Amino acid sequence: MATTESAARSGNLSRARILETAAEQFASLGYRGASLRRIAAEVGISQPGLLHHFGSKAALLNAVLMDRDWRDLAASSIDADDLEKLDFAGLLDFMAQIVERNVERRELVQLAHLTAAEASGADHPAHEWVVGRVKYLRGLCVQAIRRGVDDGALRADVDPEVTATLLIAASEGLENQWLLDPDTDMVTPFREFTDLLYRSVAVSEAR
Amino acid sequence: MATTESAARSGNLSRARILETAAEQFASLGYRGASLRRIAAEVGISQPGLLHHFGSKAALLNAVLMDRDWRDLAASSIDADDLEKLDFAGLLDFMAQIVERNVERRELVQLAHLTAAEASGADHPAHEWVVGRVKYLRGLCVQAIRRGVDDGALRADVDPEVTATLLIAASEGLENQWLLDPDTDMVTPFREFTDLLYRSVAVSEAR
DNA sequence: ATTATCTATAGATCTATAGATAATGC
DNA sequence: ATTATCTATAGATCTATAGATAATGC
Repeated sequence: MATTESAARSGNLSRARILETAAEQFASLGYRGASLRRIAAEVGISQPGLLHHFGSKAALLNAVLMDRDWRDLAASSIDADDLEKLDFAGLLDFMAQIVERNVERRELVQLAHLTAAEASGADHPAHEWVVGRVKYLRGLCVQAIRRGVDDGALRADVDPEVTATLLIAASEGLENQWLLDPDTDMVTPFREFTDLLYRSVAVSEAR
Repeated sequence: MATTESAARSGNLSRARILETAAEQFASLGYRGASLRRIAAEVGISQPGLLHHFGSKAALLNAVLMDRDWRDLAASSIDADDLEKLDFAGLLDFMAQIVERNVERRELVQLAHLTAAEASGADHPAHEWVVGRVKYLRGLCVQAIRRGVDDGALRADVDPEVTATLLIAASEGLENQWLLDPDTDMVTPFREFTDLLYRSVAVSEAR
């Protein structure tokens, strides 16, 4: 990008402010409920001015989602390569970390859940994102569990697919309830769950 | 309702067709994304014709939700009074029944989840419905678990709130994944979960 | 030449209301 | 009198495009 200096700077500033405001609006109203006009107004530019930076409403949503992914990754204490190599206890810790971190990230969680609910149909602009996201997480879980079974660290009759589905379900279902009632404690139940799961699935004694 | 005969009949027919079509539209597009015009067109009446039966879009959504609740209750094999008296094993069976039945009710589940995600803010017309629904379910769970603890059927260190939250989380989280990928098996993981939970929480041997 | 803006506007929508028309049953 | 409809329409929106203007840096 061989762009000019302060025009570019101003552009990046606008982009950042647009992404922030759009994230808020998409999180609370959804893709279909949010309006480019309102977002632009809140940022303080005209609506065509907004579209200069992001070519369409769909492109803006995808930019917001990618921006949030990026931040999410940056906030994680484990880097992406190591995620592929977690053992079962490490996976449970990783998931618990996400849940704990999400307590401070209501908007992000609301955005993810509302987008997921909205985008289950193939026509929604974030369908790919939503499906790809859960597939990735599921892959991580299945891999780690399968490795555990092969290792002999986990019981031989454990079904990696079933256990992965359940693990993801617990974390997302807790978020569901917490989104509806911010007083819901999701950390304690999740810890309870991972302990339960670990005890029932690991071959030897407590970790 | 001292209404006239066949005008009423035709009215009820329209009402039923509107509720059906509206349920489809709200389920796939959400409250904000759905349009009265489109719903009316699909039913084959004019949009003001639709508003003659339901005074506003918000009223229509609430009518749809109540209609679905009604059908849901009618499909349950347990009646409402008995729900208040379930023991822990009965509660787990009841929840499992819901999950199993929901496999055949994609639209209903999608409607509930999208509405819940959309209506977490207090301004949404279905906010009350969504909050009331989860509170009711939560109440049932907490009650049954607390009774078990008091009975001595469940371990004394079981926290009814935490366990209830987790139980609801598992069922809703499984639905989340199944909505995104209809091939996801939610029944097996849920059974796995209830078994797990039962073993860890009950005082004596297997049920 | 590039970038960030703006105004104006096309072309579709939306919801809700006003007011008319037809049919039925008291 | 009641009910179910309709047409017409007010009054707001929406997204996206066309085309102008200003500023900066090659």
